[in-house]
Amino acid sequence: MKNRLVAKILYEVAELLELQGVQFKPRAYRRAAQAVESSPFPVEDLAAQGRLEELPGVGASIATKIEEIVATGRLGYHEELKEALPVDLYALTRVEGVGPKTAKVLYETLGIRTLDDLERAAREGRIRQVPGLGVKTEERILRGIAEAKGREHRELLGYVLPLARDLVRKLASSGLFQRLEPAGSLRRGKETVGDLDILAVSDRPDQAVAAFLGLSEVEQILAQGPKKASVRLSGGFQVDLRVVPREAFGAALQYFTGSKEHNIRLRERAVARGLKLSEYGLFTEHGQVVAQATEEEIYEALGLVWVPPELREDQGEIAAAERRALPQLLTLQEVRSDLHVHTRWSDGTMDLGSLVRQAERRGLEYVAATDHLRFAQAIPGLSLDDLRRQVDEIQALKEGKPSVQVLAGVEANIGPDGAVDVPRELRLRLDWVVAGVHTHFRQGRAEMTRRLLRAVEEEAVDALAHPTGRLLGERAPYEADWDEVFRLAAQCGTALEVNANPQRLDLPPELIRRALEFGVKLALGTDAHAPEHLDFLEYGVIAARRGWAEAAHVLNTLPLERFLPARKR
DNA sequence: GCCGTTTTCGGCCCGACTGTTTTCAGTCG
Repeated sequence: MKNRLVAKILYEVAELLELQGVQFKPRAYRRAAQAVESSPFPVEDLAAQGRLEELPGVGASIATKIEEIVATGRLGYHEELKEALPVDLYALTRVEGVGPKTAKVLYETLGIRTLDDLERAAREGRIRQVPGLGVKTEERILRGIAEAKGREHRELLGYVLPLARDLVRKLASSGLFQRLEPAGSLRRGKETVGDLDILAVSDRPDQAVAAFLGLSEVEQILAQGPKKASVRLSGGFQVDLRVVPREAFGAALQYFTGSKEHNIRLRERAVARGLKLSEYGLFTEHGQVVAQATEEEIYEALGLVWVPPELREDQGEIAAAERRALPQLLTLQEVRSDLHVHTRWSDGTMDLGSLVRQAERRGLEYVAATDHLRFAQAIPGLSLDDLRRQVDEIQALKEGKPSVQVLAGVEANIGPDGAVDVPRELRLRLDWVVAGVHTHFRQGRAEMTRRLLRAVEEEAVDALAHPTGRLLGERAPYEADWDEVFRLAAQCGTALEVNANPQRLDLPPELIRRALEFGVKLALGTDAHAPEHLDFLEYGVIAARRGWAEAAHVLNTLPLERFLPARKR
């Protein structure tokens, strides 16, 4: 997968062009870079298939350049541009406060080419001597470097969402707020969140900000003013509170929810209609308010239906909103079961009785016990005999007409060659079989694809568990030809799991959307190992929503009597 | 360089903050 490399070079071309004062091209290159970066498909595949121009913002010229990078790892045009400014612009401009113009001045006056050069110059007090820069800038650069080094520090949705709810609850209890709403990437349901933006309306802004700064979780106050305060919590996570005018709350919520790309499209749309959109509202060119109180009004005034935050990524949602063809996104209430749960029979903490109670408490109608076999010495798991005994126990449980039905299931392991470790005769006795890759992650793309295809095709393998194997912040997804996997899965009726564990969220949303295009069915499961993990279902729903999923795409929105015949067999 | 309910040519997103300035460029979100 060369997407990162291509994106990096295109970004740098954008910066270099910007430096030369070239108009508009930087934006074009940046947009193309973003498209490449966020595409789930390897650029080398798109190049081989002649489909590069399907990426938004990529035209004939940039497509040719991408092909060159894919083929040679370099771009002649990029290198020509670099001769004028032979510095590591990509790294330098990632430092907060350093943009292309500053980087150029630093190179011309101090010969700074790399991040190390920059750090040395800042430490030695040479930056303050550059005309136009000063002591403050030098300090900011030093802080920025420290920051850049420890960056990529994003927290999991599963950490930030409960945190945000807790903070909002505490602030609300002060009685100082009329409204409190988390915005930003959290509201969009991104799998990881860099910082938290909370929007507020208060008729006593000073006291409201003071209440925020006084929260017990606050470790350090980074900035404070009448409208905005920033803090770092113990644990290092940054939270901003913005007090916004009541009458413009909708405009502020829209603006601060983003994404940046989605908002740019909206503002372009406003301009096309002779209007102007900002965080204060939608205005005529004479400054008259067209819409500002609610998001719905703003979208409507732009000829769109309201777009759910999870879709606001500039991935076609605006065109769909214009045609009034947005999906009816899945909701948590529509999900009737959890299709991936571990019990004491393997490495979980729940016995079947407590699993039933936990599921009932959450309003589920059925739940699948999917323990795994003892495939690795280190991990507790079932023997085949254990599994047969568990099936018997679940059968006995079913006869007692429990409030929540338990499905006899298993999480089978997919071996390096694609063979599944639970024999076919036993799988056929089970209600629900998920199969996943747990070892040999580093196979090449072709081998991994063959392996997954074989498992997908197996009889009585109902779903592919955590299909890409990614662990957010720890392990990249393994590579496979997902189009091939989805095509076969749709054909065989094998579902793809949306594993709701916040560290996995796998399938990832981009691939969920792709899978749905092939007609693949989804199966939500939490991979719970303890009672509280059943709450993860909400994260799976959010991921599915980001993948444009509707209830009809998800097997476990069906009542049990319709779910059973909807399985592969 | 890209793209199309304003267009195959002529457009291309907005506001605030910061630091270093005597009036604004650069950067950020």
